[in-house]
Order: sequence, then structure tokens, then C-alpha cells
Amino acid sequence: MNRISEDRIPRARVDKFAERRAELGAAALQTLGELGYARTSLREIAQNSEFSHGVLHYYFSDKVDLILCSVRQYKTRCVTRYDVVTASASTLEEMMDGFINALGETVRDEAPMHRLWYDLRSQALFEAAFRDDVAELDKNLEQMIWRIMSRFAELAGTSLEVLPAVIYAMIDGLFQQCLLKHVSGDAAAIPEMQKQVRWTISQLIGAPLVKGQPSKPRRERTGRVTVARLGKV
Amino acid sequence: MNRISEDRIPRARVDKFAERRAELGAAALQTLGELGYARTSLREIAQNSEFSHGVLHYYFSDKVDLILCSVRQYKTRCVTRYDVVTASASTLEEMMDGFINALGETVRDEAPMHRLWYDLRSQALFEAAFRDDVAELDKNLEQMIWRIMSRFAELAGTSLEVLPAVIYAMIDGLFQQCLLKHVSGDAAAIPEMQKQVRWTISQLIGAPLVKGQPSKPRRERTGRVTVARLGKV
DNA sequence: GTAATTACTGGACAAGTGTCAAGACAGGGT
DNA sequence: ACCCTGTCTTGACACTTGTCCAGTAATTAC
Repeated sequence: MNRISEDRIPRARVDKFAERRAELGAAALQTLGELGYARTSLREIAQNSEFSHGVLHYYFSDKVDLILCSVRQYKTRCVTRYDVVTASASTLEEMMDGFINALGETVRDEAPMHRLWYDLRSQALFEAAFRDDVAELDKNLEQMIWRIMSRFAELAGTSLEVLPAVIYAMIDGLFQQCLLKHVSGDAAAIPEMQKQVRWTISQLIGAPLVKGQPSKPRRERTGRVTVARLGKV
Repeated sequence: MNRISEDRIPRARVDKFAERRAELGAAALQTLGELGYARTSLREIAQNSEFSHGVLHYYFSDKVDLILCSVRQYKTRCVTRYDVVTASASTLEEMMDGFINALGETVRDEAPMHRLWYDLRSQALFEAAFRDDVAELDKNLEQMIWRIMSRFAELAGTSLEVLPAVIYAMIDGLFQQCLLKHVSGDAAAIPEMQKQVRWTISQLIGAPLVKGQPSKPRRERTGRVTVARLGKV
């Protein structure tokens, strides 16, 4: 019989049940990161675990239940990813280097997990069942970025003149651009993104951290108006 | 026999062939916008056209060929979406209102097309076949945003101190956040996004267009540092 | 007109999908 | 010894998928 529809279960069994759910959720997470949502099947997930495909319907009511479970695991793993940097840095330079390095490492080492996140966020645009979890995770990520930027401002002795949603959009957008280039084989994607983020943050907190950066970047003609351009970093 | 593998075809037939490809590509575009990539099948696409499912393999070598064709159609439709605003505006206020309104209308009227775009961009993170087209479209969108922002700067008599990729990331990120909220039924999503974009652009060009906006936004405690917050707009 | 080529249909195919259920296997309690 | 209960496997189901093809209708060439 299916356990998930029951109640009145001894405490120890509940733990073991939840444990196995987490185990299968991890297998789902791995598979989704490798193949993407559109190409992930239950049998493929089971093959990435040590069980057969039938067990999935013993621990999960259906496919959506399983995927939501794995998304929630991803969430807890992800939203505190950079808090250690925030906590340990005591100077602006240390903070900047730590954050930039952590960003680069994330793209390099955890590309599958993050492309999965972007995939699921897109799925939420079509599938209502994903929206609540995606919205909550998105909010948590925005808050994480906001904590980091607040720490930057604190270390710089300034205050942030920008909305949390805007900063999040910026960092997230640059990260996403970088991720696509990175998985496309562009080796320069990560340092380029790091340069952009470094430059952007230094602009936001009004304290140029970019060495050799002129206060007014040199200009060149682009279309009908003279535009700023990133100097040598 | 399959036409697409042949050559030496009269000029008139080539046109008609391309015409039907475009027609079927449009049907694919509509279907993808409604269902998303993961749930779109060839039979579903054919049902949104006036032909049977078999015809798709007469005009397209396979599913990827068809989808790429539809993506390229989307591209040409999309990348000049806001150029009319840029061209017609002669004052900063006019430009701002025009752009903000156009953004809102896009979310309201063309949500399916744009969630499809985000879906396909996510697919490109997994499927190499999509990467070239997605990268090119992404670049064109960045340039479109850059043209708009350049026009803003021109009208404001200032120059932009920010990278094209960063502005694009910002606008795109805010748009994406808004789109998710909008399809989730949040009626405030569009005006909220419009407020954010208006505020952001006015910050970037150093000319506050937000009526009643104090030069220094009022502060409140959030966590460990005093942070800026959006004033009444 | 007829013949040839193009355009399209509808059904078939194998492979893969989510879902489910009957049974196997273990372990403990009685 | 037995049954009972929680786990897990195996195989099946109804269905969908992309792909292909024999055959037909429509169009063009002559």
C-alpha cells in the first residue's frame, strides 16, 4: 500500500520515510541537472538512484510531487551559498574578492544545478504547480543578494540607493548570461562576468574597487551617442 | 519525397516552400507559447495549423529544425519591438512614458511569446542545438536595450556609465520577475515593474524622472545596515 | 488531354512515458 | 511455526512521442 496517504505512523518510521524521500529527491535533482526538465523521466531518475522505477510511486504521489520535493532540497542547499563570504570578510577588498571568487566557482562547479534552476523558473511560467515554490525560492535568492549588498555598503560606509529587486535582477541576469556562455564552451565567460559584477558593485556602493579604472571611463562612438565603456581592469 | 534535401528548384517554388515553412513555424510558435517546450508535440503543432501532422516532416527535417525555424521568426518579430518608441520620442518624459507603457503592454499582450523565450533560453543551457540562435537573439536584445538607453542618455544630455550587458541584465531580470508574477495572477506586477524600471533608468541617466522622489530615499532598518528604500512615486 | 512532379494525408511503427498492481522479500511480533 | 506490515521489484497498462512511408490529391509541364 502507498504510505504517503496514511497517517498514524511511528516516529522512527516517519524519519526513515522522509530520509528515503530525500534520497530519491537528490537523485531527481541530479538527473534534472543533467538532462533538464523536458528530458527527465522517472525511469531515468530511478537509474540515478539505487532503486527501481516502481519505488518512486511508493514515496511520491506523482511526478510533480517528486520534482517539488527535489526543488525544495535545492532551495535549502542554495540560499545560504554565499553567507559564509559575507560573514568572514572584514574589509571591502576581502569581501569583493570573496564574493567574486564564489560566483565564479559556482558557475564552474555547479552549472548543472543552476541551469536546472533557470529551467524550473521557466517551467513555472507554464505550470502553475511550480509557481509557489519558485516564487519563494526567488524571493529567498533576492534576499540573499540583498544581504550581500548590504554588507558591501556597510563595509564601504555608504548606503544602497537601489531596490533589492533591481540588484537581484542585475546579478541574476549577469550570472545567467555567464552560465550560458560557460556551458557553450566560452572559457572567458567567468572572468568576464566577474569583471562586470565587480564593476557594477563598485559603482553601486560608490567606492571604485577596480584597479586602474578611470573615474570617467574612456568613450567611443557607438551609434548616435557617446557611451561609457569599461576600462582596463 | 522530401523537398528539403533537394536543390535546383525553380525560384517560385522556393518562395512557396519558404512561405509554408513560415506558416508552420508560426503554428509552432503559437503552440510553444501556449504549452512550453516540454509539453509541445508535433501533433499539437499540426493541430494549430490547417494541415495534418505528417506534413511537418515534409517541410522540416526533424523537430529541432522546426523549432529553430519558429525561433528565428520570433526573433525578427521581437528585436525591433521598441524602436518605434525610440524614434518618435522627442523629450525625456515622452520617451520614458512611451517605453514604460510599451513594456507593460508587452507583458499584458504578449506573455506567451515571452515566456517561450525564457523557456528556450533555458533549453539552450541543456540542448546545444539551440545555443547559436539563442545567443544571437540574446545579443540582439541587448543591443535593442542599449539603443533605448542611449536615446535616454541623449535626451537627458548625459552619458551612460554602465555596461550594455549590465543594463540588459537589469531590464531583462525585472521583466522576467514581472512576467512570472503576471501569469501568476498578480495584477500589481506590471505597475510595480514599471515603477522599478522608471526609477532605475532615472538613476542611470542621473535625471530623476520620478515625481516626488527625494534625492535621498528615506531609510529604514533591514538587517544590520540602513538601506535605501523606494519612496512614494 | 495525359503524364509527371509536387503537396499532403493518414496510418503505422518502435520507443518511451506516467501510472499502477501483483507479488517477492525481509523482519519482527505473537 | 505463522501472519503482518513496511519495502521494493517486476511487469504490465494505456497513452504519447518522433519518425517514416505508402498512397492520394493537387498542381504543373508538355
